[in-house]
Amino acid sequence: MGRLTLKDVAEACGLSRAAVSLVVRDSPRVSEQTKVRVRQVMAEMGYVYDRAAANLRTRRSMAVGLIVTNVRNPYFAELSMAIEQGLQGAGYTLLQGYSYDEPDKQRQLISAMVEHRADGVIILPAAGSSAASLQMLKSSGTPHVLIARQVKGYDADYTGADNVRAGELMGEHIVGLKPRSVAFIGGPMSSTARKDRYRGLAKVLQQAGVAISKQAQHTSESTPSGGEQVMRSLFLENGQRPDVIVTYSDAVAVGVLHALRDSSFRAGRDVAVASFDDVADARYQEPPLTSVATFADEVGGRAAQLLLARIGDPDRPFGSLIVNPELQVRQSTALFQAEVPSDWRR
Amino acid sequence: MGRLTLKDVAEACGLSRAAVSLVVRDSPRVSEQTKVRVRQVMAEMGYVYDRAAANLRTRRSMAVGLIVTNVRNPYFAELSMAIEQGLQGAGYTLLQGYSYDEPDKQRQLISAMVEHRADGVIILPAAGSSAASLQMLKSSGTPHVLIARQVKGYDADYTGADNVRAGELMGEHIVGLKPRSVAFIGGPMSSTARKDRYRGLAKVLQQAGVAISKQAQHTSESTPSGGEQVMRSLFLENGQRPDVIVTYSDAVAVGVLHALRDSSFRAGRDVAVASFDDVADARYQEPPLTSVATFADEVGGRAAQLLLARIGDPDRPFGSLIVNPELQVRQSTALFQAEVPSDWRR
DNA sequence: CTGAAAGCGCTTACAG
DNA sequence: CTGAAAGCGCTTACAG
Repeated sequence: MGRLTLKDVAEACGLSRAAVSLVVRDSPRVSEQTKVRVRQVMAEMGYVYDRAAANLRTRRSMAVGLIVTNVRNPYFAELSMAIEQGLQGAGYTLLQGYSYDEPDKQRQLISAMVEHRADGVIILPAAGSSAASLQMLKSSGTPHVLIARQVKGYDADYTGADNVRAGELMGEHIVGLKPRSVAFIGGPMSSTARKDRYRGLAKVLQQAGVAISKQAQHTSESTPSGGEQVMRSLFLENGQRPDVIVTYSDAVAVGVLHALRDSSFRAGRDVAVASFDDVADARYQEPPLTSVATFADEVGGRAAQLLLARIGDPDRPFGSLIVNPELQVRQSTALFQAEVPSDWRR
Repeated sequence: MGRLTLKDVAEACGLSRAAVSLVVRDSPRVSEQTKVRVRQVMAEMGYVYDRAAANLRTRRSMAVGLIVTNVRNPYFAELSMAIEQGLQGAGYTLLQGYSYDEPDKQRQLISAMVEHRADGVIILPAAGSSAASLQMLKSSGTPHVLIARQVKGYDADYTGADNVRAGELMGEHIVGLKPRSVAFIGGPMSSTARKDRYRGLAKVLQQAGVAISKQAQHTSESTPSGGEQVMRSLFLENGQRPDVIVTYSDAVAVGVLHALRDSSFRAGRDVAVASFDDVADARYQEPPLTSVATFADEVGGRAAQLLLARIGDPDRPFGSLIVNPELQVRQSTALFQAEVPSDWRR
C-alpha cells in the first residue's frame, strides 16, 4: 500500500476529494460537523497531508530559507532562534544552511533554497559577498532580507543594529576613561558591521583627541581563537599595549581576555577591554565584559517581520529596520585606571 | 510571464522535454555535447530547476529535518553544523527546528517535517519525550535517528557519546583528587544523558568509597543561568560546600564558575569544578575548565551517516554509533588540594 | 456541499 | 536521442 491520499480519506468519509481538501484548509464552506468527522477519520487512518503536492499546485512551499555564517557564534545562534520563532507563527518551516563565511558555500545554499522554491530567504551575507553573489535571489524573484551585514551595491530589505551608533556609544564610554591610546582589533575585514563600528568609534575618539593605534586594522575570525591570535601577535609579543582594547565582537573578546589572563596584565585594571553584541556570555566572562548590545532577538524578530511583509507584497519599496544599540558597562572597563606603567611586560 | 519550465528550455534548444530532463539529472543517455549546450541555454535563460515538482514525481524531497532543543548551547550548535556538513555532501538541504525542550513544540516540528515529506529526520529529543511523542515519525515511515539522548521504550537508530563511560572517566579523575565529598548538579532531570553521566560517576565514586552529596539530584536548565541559580540556592546560601562540583554540562559549569567568582572561594583551589562536553568555551573559562569531551562534531557526522544508511535501506536493523568520550584536564581541577577548611563562607 | 476536470512542473517508461 | 502519455497528490474554479 502506498501512502494515503486525500482520495482515500474522501472514500472513507463518503465525501468528494474536493470537500476533504476544503476541510484540510479549514474552509468556511464546510460545516463544522463535517470537519470534525473528517479530521477524526484522518487521525484514525494516519493520513498525513502532503504539503509538497499542495505546494506544487499553489506555487508556495511554506518554507523559508535562513543562511547564516556560523551558529557557533552565540549572536548568530540567538538570531537563528528568534527568526525561527517569528516564522513558525506564520506557519513556515525553516530551511537552514551555514555558509562558514565562504561565498562559494553561500552560493550553493542560495541555489538549493531557490530550487526548493523557498517562499523567502533571510541571509546574513558571508563577509566579502559581492552584489553578484546574491543576484540569484533577485533574478529568481525570491523575496529576501539581509541581516546584520549589508552588501555594497545591493539593494534589498535589511535589518540589523545601528553599528555606527554602536561604535559611537563605545567611543563615548571610552573617552570617559581618558585613555592615551585605543586599539580596535579582530573580526573579518570585509564585514560592513566591522567598518561601521570602527567608523563610529573613530569619529568620537578623534573629536575628543584620543589616538587610535595603527593596529586598528588587524583582523581575525570572529571567534575566541581569532581574538587570541590577534592578541598574541600584536600586543603581547611586541611588548606594547594600548590602554583600551576594543574588539569587533564578544566572540573575539573572549579570546582577548583569555590571552590577557595568561599575561601579567589584568583586564579591567591594567587594560580596559570592551566589545560589541552583549551576548549572554558577556556577563560570564572574567572580568565581566563591557559590551554594546546589538540585540540578536530583536534583529531576528524584525527580520521575520520584514520577510513576511515582503512575501505579502513583493512590490513594496525596500525597507530597513534598524535596531538601537545600548551600552552595557561591566568590570572589564569599570575598574580602569589610566595611570599605569606603559610597558607591557613585567 | 510565469517561471521558466523545462518545456521552455526544451523549445529554446530544439529538444524534447524528456531530453532536457535527462540533462538535468546528468544521464549517460545524453551526449556530453548536448549537455553542455543545454546547460548554457539554461544559464542564459535563468532557468531554475523546480525541485518541488520533481519531488512530487520521485517521492523524495531531498530535504532532511533536524530538530534540536536549543542552538544557544554551543554543543548543539556544533552538532547542527556537523550534521549539515554531512548531509550537504549527499545533496540534502536541512529543515531545522528548535524544540526549546518542549514536547509540544517538538510535536509541531515533527508534524511539519513529515508534511514537508522530509526524506529523513535527525532529532535530539526534548527532555521528557515519551515514545508516543515520536510515534508520528514511525507511523509515517520517515527514516530517523536519535542523537545525544535516547527515549525509553523507543527503538530507533541512535548516536551519541557513551555517557556512562564519560561519567566513569570523570569519576576516575575525581577519585585521584581524594575529595571528601562530591556533588553532581544541573541539567534537565529527565535527560537520559544526565542519568547516564551520573550513573557512571556514582559507580566509580562508590567503589572508591567517596560520598556523593544528597544534593546530587538538583536539576536546572542546561545554561549558565541555570548553573548560577542552582549554585546560589544549594551551596552559597547554606554555607556548605562539597570538595568537588561536577556539573551536567559545560553550559551549566559556566554559571557555576561565575557564582564562585562572586564568592570568596576559588575554583581550582578551594573547590574543584568539572563538567561534560568540552565545547570550545571550556578552555576559555577562568579557570580553564576540566571537562569530559563528548565530541559534537563526531556525533553529528555519524548521525548524518546513520541517517543516509537508513534512507538507503529502510529495512536494515536499528544500529547505534557510540562515540568514546575523553577526559580533558585543566586548571579547574588541576590545582585542587583536599586539605582546606571545610566551612564555605569566609 | 458534489463531481468531473484541468493543471502545477517535473519523471518515467515506451515505442520508434 | 524523440514524442506522446501517464502520473505524483494536491487545489481550484465551475456547474449543479
